[in-house]
Amino acid sequence: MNISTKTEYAVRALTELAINSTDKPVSINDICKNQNLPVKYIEQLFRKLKQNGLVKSVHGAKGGYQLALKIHNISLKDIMEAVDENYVAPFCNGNAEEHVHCIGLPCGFKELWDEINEHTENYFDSIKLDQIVARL
Amino acid sequence: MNISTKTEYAVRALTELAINSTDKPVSINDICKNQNLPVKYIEQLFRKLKQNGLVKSVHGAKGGYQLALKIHNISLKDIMEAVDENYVAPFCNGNAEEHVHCIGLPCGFKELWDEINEHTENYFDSIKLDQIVARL
DNA sequence: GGATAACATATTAAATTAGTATGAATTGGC
DNA sequence: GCCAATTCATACTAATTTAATATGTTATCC
Repeated sequence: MNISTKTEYAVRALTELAINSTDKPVSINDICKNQNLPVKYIEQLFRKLKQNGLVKSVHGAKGGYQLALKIHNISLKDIMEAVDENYVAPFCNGNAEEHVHCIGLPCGFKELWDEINEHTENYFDSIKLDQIVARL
Repeated sequence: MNISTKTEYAVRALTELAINSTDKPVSINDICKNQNLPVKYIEQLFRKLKQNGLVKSVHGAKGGYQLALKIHNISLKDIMEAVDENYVAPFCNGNAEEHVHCIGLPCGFKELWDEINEHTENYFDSIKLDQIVARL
């Protein structure tokens, strides 16, 4: 149970966008200089962030990225889901055929995993980018 | 961010101990038969659980494992910490020398990671084995 | 047209995961 | 005392994941 490097990097990088929230896009290069992050790796993360609608991009020279949403509408959960796909693990959906160790039906642990998933999702969704930025 | 197979297995296995909570120890073999788990892997997990004081063991024939604590005194956090060492990730302790990407001191993100760690620790510590068993 | 920067895909080295293999030490029952 | 059952201990392994790097293409500004 831990927060991945991907999530950490994405938070750091998006924070840069939030801080430089003028109308001009910020390039990956600038982001990585400020946060000391590997450029090519961050490029990959930003493509995922874009696919998930968290950022928008401007091509070509003087191009770069901008937040696609207001900073109070981007949660840590959003970021984790974007870069880290399936960030919580509901091992068992109650269906023995899809989970080797569940011999009987229904699986008695499903309720537990579901509850954990719901709790952690809600928690990470409650942490918004503006709060993160505010505490820097 | 997910719950590991180790934790899942440990929960399932400890649940078996909790259910068969007579004075007789339960063997790894029986546990694994009931929960359909890999014997040798569970052996390893139980050694860790023992090192962490969650279970006690009886050597030799008719031996096996028993819970070392009352089931309301064993939390999901205890289990995770035992089998999954460092189950939360405080990437940055505020010290740049120990975290490559923190250029400046103090690291502005430390507070965030600390808060997440504390929250998730408290949450998993609030889930006790008796509650898990009760809902099976 | 050249520099800048996003976009895309392939590769890679190291670490982690989820086991398996082998064997030693300990105990209960016959 | 021996045998089976069982914990205990360590080493190995195959597959996956992680955290990148490498190479190149496409789009845009000046």
